[in-house]
Amino acid sequence: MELSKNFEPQGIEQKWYQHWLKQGYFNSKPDQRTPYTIVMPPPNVTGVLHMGHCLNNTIQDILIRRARMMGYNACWVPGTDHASIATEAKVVGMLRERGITKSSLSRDEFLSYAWEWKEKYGGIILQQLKKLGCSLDWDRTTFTMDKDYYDSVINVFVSLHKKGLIYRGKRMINWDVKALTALSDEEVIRKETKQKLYFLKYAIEGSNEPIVIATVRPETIMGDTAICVNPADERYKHLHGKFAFVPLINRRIPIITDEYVTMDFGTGALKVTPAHDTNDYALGQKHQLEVIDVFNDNGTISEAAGIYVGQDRFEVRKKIAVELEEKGFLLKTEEYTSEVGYSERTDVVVEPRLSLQWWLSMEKIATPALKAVMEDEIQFYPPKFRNVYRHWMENIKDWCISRQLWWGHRIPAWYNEDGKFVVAANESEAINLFEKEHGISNAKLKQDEDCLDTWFSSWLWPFEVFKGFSNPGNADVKYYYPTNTLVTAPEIIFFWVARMIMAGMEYMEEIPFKEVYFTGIVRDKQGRKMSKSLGNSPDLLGLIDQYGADAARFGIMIASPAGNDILFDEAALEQGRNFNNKMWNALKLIKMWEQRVIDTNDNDSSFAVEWFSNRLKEASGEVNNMMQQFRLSEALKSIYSLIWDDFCSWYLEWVKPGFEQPISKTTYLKTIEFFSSLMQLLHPFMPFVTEEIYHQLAERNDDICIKSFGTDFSTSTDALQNGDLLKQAISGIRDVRNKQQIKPKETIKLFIQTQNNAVYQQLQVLFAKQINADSIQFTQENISDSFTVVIGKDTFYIATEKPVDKTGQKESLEKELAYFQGFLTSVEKKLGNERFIQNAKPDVIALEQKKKADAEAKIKIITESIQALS
RNA sequence: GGGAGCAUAGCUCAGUUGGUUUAGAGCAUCUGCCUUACAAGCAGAGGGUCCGCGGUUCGAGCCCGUGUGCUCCCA
Repeated sequence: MELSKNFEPQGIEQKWYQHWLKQGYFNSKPDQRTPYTIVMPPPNVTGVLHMGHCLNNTIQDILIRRARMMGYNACWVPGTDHASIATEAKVVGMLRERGITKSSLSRDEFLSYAWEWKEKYGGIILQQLKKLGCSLDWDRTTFTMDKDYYDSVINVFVSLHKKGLIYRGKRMINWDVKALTALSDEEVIRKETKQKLYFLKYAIEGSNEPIVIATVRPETIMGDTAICVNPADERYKHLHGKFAFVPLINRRIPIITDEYVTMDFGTGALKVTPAHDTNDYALGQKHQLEVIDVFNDNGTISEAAGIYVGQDRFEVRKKIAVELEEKGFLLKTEEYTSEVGYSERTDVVVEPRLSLQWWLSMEKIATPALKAVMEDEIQFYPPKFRNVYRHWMENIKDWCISRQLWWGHRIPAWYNEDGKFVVAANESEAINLFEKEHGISNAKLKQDEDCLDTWFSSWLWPFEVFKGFSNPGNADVKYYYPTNTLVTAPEIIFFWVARMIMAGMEYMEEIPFKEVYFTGIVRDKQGRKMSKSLGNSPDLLGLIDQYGADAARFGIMIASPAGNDILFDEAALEQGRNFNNKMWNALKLIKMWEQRVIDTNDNDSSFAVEWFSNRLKEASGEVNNMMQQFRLSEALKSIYSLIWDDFCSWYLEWVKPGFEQPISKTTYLKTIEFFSSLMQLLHPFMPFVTEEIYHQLAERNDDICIKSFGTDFSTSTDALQNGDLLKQAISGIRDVRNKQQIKPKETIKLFIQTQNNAVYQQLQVLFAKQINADSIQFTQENISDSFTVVIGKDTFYIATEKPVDKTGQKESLEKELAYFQGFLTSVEKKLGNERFIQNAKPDVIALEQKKKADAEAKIKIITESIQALS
């Protein structure tokens, strides 16, 4: 069959992915082999594939494919997350488009819409991962709201409650006034925001002199229950114990003192609003202040405020400022920039709010999880994230786990009409428990309306995908848990990574994974985060169509060291596509030889075969080391250069027969073997093109996808050194040809002056071909009227028909001479330093002496060449 | 305000207990080639005050201090 001009990925990708699935290569069952397990960070069920997923999943696929080829029982588990807030928001939006409001629906009606939506759009992302070539065990696909998984989440809640770690409490939480739910601290994004600082005058009881406070939130003054100053502040000492009046509503509030107040911020006097600020709340508790909540759920002003009731908080901020000014309470305003919290999901300003929520006490379960990372039971790559992790774990706060949503795991708390409650997995258990705990039989109970935080289900992921909680001790969880490597973004180190470690230690009594590889964030060429609003996220599936999945994988991997952000540039995909073509063309070249193989000895190529065989083993060993250290990007670069430079540019050119000339069987078979090994080495990174070439190279009964790697990395130093020498000599002579503008077709005569005849003799034919020499001779003399080039300790004289341009020759040799003289000086300076001789290690001194000898020899040779020229 | 990290070629990055050269790679640039696998290619070349200053050391891109600029996390 005629091969196409360039590699055409589309049909080929489809073909091989189907073949791999059909062969069941990605399916894993426990057996006698060692397992290598990765659980995929479950994307949002309604998500679509973006660059972050592409990076993340390409890395996982590389690791899992490589493990599979190293003889492990590789298992990569896919799945999706129900993503309560994000999905509920999408469903609410979809309903709104159809003219239905959430509030007009019952819980069950809403949930049936949500499930309908999930069935229709859920899991699109998993189909997209197939395009990328991900070798996932699809039979194990899990959803965080599958029946067993759902029950496990509920049972974990019940169990933690029994252990006394889950409690209900009124606390300051982050309130999302749009989604109408509490948020955990991690779901709040802080952004620098330009605001105004308002200086307000509060009248003081029995005085004409007002006290001035500074605030960015004048709309909360109706909730003020004190003014606080620093006890050491001389300006306010006369006011201690006095009272002030809140402007507009004229409420009488005490002036208290606390060291918490910073004297040099604003006026040094702080209005205290316990209902609407976390720090004020703490201050209020300490000084037993009244708490007046002046906001409704949706961010409008409540009855308790007395004025502006029902109007939006930001509208009121503008209006009240005007009113305050008109009535003489506003002294001045200043520009002020500070960080304001926004909801991760709805992007509205988060309102600190006092609310009755469910909490998980973290301190006890965090301790073993911290230890596991600090004692390197779990390794982080790159290790800098250990510090981040430790800092968070040592200052951990209780986790607010309830969300005012319907889509998710419903909190298994049951209340009677008096507000008494029990926590139980289902209603009948709850009724029994109610009798036991509250002495009320056959109680009429109502279940809590709220759901659990999404992360309260995904923290069970590494074991519950193997049903480690719902079916404890089953064969799968015993075999696959703990998993090996978690690949994820540093952004969710607290949300997810830390909590999985806690859940693993608590319920499996074992770490959930041995290593965590943190990827970077994919940014655009200018370093900006990819976002919908900037419109700078490329269409990944479009790119795959255009360049092929292998090229996309190459492009995203070639410049992405662990933990560093990657700047995405489409040019990298072009490079990947070009690489495909390069390999494809090498294949075409070799296929051309197929009809010309003859059974003879070919001494001319044996040098090349020997060299490349060693080079391949050397590079495989290097790649092996880099992979062990998760240096994936560097490993890919090494393989790229091994294939493009060493194999294509050097090896193939060395063994390539002349036009329509035959090739020896040994060389031909060796070349196929080398190419196959290269494809194998590259396969985890670029699975499709490598499988295709592997099968094009020869009739096969196997697939590269599951072919075991060789483990022999031993090399012959001589073969490698001779290869390098030859490469340098060829490059050096080509350089002279280039500079002297000797036409490619023009032949030269080469004279070699060397102590090392034997090496050059064995590769004479090959050498001559590479530099287009019609003769190679050995000499002990200078050859006049020739161009000279010095490689190592050998001198090459290049004779042509052309007159020799001695000045250019001389100049370049003198430049080289100057370099080595400078170098020699620096080495001699070092060796002449007594303290160096005294202090340096003997092998360092020996090395310096060798450098000196080498430089001197080189200088001698170059000097002779220069003399020969004049 | 507290903490972590980064600064090396035009760009993106390597540089592994301080000594393997007067610092490397890919991309980009420049020069010459339509050479019988590949012009999406081949053969070459140029390009750096390793952010500034100070220190430790026989020796610093690497260690310490300090300044500048940037990024991230937490309050």
